[in-house]
Amino acid sequence: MEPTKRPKRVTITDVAARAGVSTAAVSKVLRNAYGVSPAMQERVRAAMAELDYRPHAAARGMRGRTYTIGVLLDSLRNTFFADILDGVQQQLRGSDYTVLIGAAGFGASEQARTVQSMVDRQMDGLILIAPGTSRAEVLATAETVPTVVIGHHDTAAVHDSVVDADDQGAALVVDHLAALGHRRIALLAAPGLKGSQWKLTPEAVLAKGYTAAMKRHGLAPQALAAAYSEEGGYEAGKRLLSAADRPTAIMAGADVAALGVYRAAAELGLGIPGDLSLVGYNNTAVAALAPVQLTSVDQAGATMGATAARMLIERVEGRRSQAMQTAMTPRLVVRSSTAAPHAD
Amino acid sequence: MEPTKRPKRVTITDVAARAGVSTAAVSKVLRNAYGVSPAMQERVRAAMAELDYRPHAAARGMRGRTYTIGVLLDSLRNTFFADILDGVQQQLRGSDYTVLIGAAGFGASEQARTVQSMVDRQMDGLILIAPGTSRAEVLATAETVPTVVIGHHDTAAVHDSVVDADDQGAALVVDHLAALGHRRIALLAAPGLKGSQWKLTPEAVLAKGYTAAMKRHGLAPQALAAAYSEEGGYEAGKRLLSAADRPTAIMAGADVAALGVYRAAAELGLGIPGDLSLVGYNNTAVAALAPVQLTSVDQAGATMGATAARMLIERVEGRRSQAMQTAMTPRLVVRSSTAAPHAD
DNA sequence: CCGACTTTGTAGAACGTTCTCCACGATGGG
DNA sequence: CCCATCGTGGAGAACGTTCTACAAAGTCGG
Repeated sequence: MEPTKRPKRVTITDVAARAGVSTAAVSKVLRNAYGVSPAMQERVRAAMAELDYRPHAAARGMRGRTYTIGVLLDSLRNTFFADILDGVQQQLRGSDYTVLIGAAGFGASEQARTVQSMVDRQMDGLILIAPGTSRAEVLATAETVPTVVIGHHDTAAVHDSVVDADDQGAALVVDHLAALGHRRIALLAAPGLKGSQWKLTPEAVLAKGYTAAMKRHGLAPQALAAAYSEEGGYEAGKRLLSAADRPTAIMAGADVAALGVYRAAAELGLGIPGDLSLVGYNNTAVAALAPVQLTSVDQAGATMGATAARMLIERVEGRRSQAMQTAMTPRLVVRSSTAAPHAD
Repeated sequence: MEPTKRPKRVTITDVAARAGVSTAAVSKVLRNAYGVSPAMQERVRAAMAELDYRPHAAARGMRGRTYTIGVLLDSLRNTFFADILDGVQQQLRGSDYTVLIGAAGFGASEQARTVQSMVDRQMDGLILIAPGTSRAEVLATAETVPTVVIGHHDTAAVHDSVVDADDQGAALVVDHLAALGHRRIALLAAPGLKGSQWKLTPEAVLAKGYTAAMKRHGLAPQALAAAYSEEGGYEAGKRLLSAADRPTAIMAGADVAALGVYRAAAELGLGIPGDLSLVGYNNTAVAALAPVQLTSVDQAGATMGATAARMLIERVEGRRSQAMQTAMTPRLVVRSSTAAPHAD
């Protein structure tokens, strides 16, 4: 009749028939629930193996879990997220959970739509990496699904958080540059998310730490907004470096932005580190590349990811109900993009 | 407040009640199926808006589609995939489909598990980027779910393909280097996937094109296997450059591997492009960075992604049943990592 | 006006799980 | 022995959709 389009799936019913038990029994084995004798256990497992049975996650989602963890991020281009994700995957390896990633772009509404998609797909837990969605929306989501927020320092009773001590990171950089003899040290940080209600975004905390450290050294802070992209760094760098008394050192809140500054400096004929010391943030793989050699701040992305995953699973499996925050200590990685400034 | 944990969802039943119609009617409106009067259409839409209704994708999956497209890739670290994904997202913007990404790592079995996860989650279509899974498994999957394979040149009646003309890409590079006067031009390409049954992986086609071009120029080909990672490029580069008559130019099958070669050259005191010309592949964002300036081959990743998405949706929505292949023409982007070799 | 269509809307059966009850037999204390 | 308890397994109702039938109400040509 029909050209047999799609081969039909093996279902729990098939397994039950094969093992000569009820579907309820198979379900119990599947979830290793209480009330199953070892004998039946084994028979069912054998039947599942013979038929190459795999539970239909979509169907599971109708009643219980889908064994899916969603990770929201803005862009795949920031390889720091790859570090985080490695940690997540590693932590979840061997478990039954699958990680699916939504790359939503930088728009708040697109991110919100992506998060909703994940909720609609009945994901068991969400990891939101520095979400641009409004705080209210994140809180509403967290009310529905276990959620871990990475990046933002704002805490909430309803979701867990994993952050890096960005203020300490900024201090490390300022101390390093000040020790080299720099006095005009500028900061490029992402512009705030307007109206998003997040008070303590990574960039805000970074800026706070930077300002405090500068004051501690008796130096005048100079901060400029720059999108965390090559282009953003380039534009801000161009402005800073064309000014009358240009800084002798620039720290950027992301490696990729620092590399934009690099291009601006190159165009203006400024050598690095001769005429300008440059520091990035995140210590992504690019920073370590032979031709790049960018001094940066390591955030142990993999550890952050692993921690987030562990915390999330605790929540998903109901082993913890209190919210929790984890902070990582950053570490300065000095490479050859920083040096003492010219003698004035 | 009540201590009730999870607020219940708005379902199709709620909408039906609000609009004073049957759930079947609401479903029809949702799928804009045949047999709905404009009046009812409007009433239902109003009710959906009032209640802020969103269809439950997991439930949809039980019967029909989930409006989800899965993208399989090995690692987020290769930013070429970000280009592809941008294209996919852009093509699907405004549609009802959500894109979810599985980063499965390089292992064949892990990739297979990830693909199965996607099938189990009842995704409507899959885009597999240079899958390491065996060909047989991919064919089996494509039998069940509409699938587009990106990268591998092997065609099949059961899935669509989007490829880059890698042989042409290799020729572009060899021609460029030969024109500069190079005669010892080595190729670093990924090792084949053993036992995977793919005959025409991107790297195999690249190697073929390279060999043909070298012969055309009367030059002796010299190919070496190298994983497409910084480390892989470094190791292969070290070996090549320490040998007696080291090549004066190296082309790598991926930018990231070329950057590994860069490190090897730096360690051996070889300048680029003075002592060694270096060419990458994919023209990822790193290649264009100010301190990098790597000559590379552009593959129009975004276009590949957009094309793959368009082809996939045609299949998903049943507008096409014949398999289809699309090939892109690569373009050489010359930067400052290539120059004439030293006069011998 | 009458039958034959067409259009619009509904009832209700899937889909593949989970999970709450419930039944049944075996055990054991009194 | 009787009755409560326990351990094991099964029946069957959800879960939120889709979609096939089918009923009811027009519409229209003759």
